[in-house]
Amino acid sequence: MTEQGATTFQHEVLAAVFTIGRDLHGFASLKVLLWQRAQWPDAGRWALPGGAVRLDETVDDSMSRQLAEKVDLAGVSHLEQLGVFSAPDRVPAGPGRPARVIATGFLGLVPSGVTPSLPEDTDWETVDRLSPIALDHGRIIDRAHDRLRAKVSYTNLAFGLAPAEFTLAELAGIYRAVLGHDIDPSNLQRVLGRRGMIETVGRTAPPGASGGRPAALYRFTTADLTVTDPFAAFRPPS
Amino acid sequence: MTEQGATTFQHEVLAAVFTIGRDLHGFASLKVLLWQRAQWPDAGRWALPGGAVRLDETVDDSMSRQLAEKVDLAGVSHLEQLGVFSAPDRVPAGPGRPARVIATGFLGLVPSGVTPSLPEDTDWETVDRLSPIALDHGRIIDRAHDRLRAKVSYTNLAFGLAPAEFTLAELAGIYRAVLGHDIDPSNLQRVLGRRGMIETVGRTAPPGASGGRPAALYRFTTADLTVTDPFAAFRPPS
DNA sequence: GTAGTTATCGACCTGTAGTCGAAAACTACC
DNA sequence: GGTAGTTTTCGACTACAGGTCGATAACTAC
Repeated sequence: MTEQGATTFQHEVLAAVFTIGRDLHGFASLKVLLWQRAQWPDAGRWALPGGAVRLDETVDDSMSRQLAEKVDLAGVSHLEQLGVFSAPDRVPAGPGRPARVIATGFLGLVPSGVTPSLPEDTDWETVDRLSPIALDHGRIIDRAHDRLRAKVSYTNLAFGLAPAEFTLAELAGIYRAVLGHDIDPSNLQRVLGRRGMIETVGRTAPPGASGGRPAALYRFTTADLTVTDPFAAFRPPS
Repeated sequence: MTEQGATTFQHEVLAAVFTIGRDLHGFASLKVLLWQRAQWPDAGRWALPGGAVRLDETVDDSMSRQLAEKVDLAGVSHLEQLGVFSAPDRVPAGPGRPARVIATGFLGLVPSGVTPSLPEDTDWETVDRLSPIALDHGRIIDRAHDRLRAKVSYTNLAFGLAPAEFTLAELAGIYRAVLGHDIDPSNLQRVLGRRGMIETVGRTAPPGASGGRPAALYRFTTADLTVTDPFAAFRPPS
């Protein structure tokens, strides 16, 4: 247990921030916030927002601070750590660059409809069809997408992607965009309703152009993103 | 996006390694690997094994390397990242110590029965009754325990705590030690059996001193810890 | 052989979720 | 106003996973 000399690392934070946008056909589609690198390495490629951690802040505080430079922070409804990415060669050494940078990856969510103004180099890109991603940021996006898929099905994390009020069809579209397969709105209502996650507002959405019965508006019951996981197996005896 | 001067941090890894031991009454009990600090700060308190990350290794490699100094690494059946602990004051600055140390916390598992020889200052301590823990290591233990409890109920992670062959009563004891409440061995068999997680060996354990039918021996089917999560809701349509 | 002990299996019940079709509530057109 | 078309909503039905409990099996000790 001899005290080492000061082997130190630069530490950066990187967030894969998702939101729900529209694809060419108007269907809900999962998007991720990216900016286009201007400098070496990987100039021209899409990269995740983030940056170096300062001396007086936690990695979580740092992530919030750096995201605020890209999007309105009030629009970010959820932010959680994903893991540490620390391959020695994940960022190539170069002039004015430290030899090693350790990164803490985050998963972020922005509700559908909250499309804040973005800087010039920044945009929402469709997750399904991403051009090559800078450095190891593609790995972080994949891990974030995996985490999102998993949690959406057993927590109320979809709250982070849904607008304040929504119809069941809209919510089913969000689930479809995240999970990659169709969701029956009828089943969604019963499942989330019984879990106590959603409740009706009492009003209906304006009817669509193609007619049809106007849809009731719903909201999520919990304002905060307290994760309520209803694992079935091995509960305490009653 | 101006390139900062080199703000760097020491980075350490810390593992909460659990195993199954026996309590005073012979019941299965969850233990965590700790060593007693000799120096400031928090001299005399129990602390998690770990240490500084070197320049040429990932945090995961570093964790494995540092654990090998405490226990036989072959005995560690599972090791996964928990999260980053980065409060600016989590490690007090002092003579010969950097002002800030960022830590990556890990959850580790050692199977019951594999009790390798330990260094003088190191021992397995009962998780339920821990004396005050050094620095923020108590937080890491709590987070690791939470993660373990959650994953044990919807994955095959108990494999990491169980011996190669076991009876259902033994396995139920492991689950009870982890979850903190009784588990019906009968139900455990049906649930894990249907999930394809366990299978019978074909032999029986030697009967106990107090008589009774000899118990069949089981093993986990998957040698590796591939996590198979059978979340029920929102599956793809068939 | 009989009592005591432990393990195993099956029956039964409950709760959750997928599927599907009927009814409700609207628009558009004649 | 009536009819066809569209979309939502609700309920019935089914399948399946898991908790509970009692009966039976397989042993030891006397």
